[in-house]
Amino acid sequence: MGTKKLNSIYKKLYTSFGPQYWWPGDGPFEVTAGAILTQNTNWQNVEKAINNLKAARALSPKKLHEMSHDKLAQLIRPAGYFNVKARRLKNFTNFLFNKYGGSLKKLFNQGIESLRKELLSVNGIGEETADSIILYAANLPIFVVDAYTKRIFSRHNFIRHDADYSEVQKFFMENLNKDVKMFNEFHALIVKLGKEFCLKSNQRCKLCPIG
DNA sequence: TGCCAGGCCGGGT
DNA sequence: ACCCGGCATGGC
Repeated sequence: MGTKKLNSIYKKLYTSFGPQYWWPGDGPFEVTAGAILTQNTNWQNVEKAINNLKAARALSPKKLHEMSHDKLAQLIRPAGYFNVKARRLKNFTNFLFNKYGGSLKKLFNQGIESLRKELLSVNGIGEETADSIILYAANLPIFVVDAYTKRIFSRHNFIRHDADYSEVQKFFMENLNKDVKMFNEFHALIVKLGKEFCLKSNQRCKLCPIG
């Protein structure tokens, strides 16, 4: 299932929807925090949480690191799972200060494989979150797979219905150039497609640009 | 009104 | 190695 086909799907999506301007966040730390906050959660709710953090001037590794769990949990409340996510954000900042002096730049200054392993070692950062941070915060070429990606591309028989994360990711990365900008848009366009057309409940989409 | 959203972990089989 | 319950708000 080829490279050309996948490229053509990307082009169709881009032509239909245009650039998506992801990640809708300002700077690498906001993107990283957003990646954790958006786990199984609508972006609209995440924005409220991020705005709360901004209003409290708390959106930095140091500030989050120093803030109490309860205070942080209250600020991010609109994003849902606020206790879980407060813990996860703190797990990340603890990790960042313990191993990288609190510097995202230092964290990101290593090979992708190694960076991915480091991120996955943080409790609360799984594959999708790690890859989102790598692509959208570190600007390194890795393909982000989410629920939409699996459902859309298995429905169209590009991948098996029970394909796991790494299998899906491999499918994309083996058939596309490792281009950060394109990976960025492609994933965002898949999410857009999922929201707009496909997969409201479990019906096949009719207007889907993939065809 | 109920269902879902850009997951992940921990415990049980 | 999977499977499942838990985590929680806001929008439609």
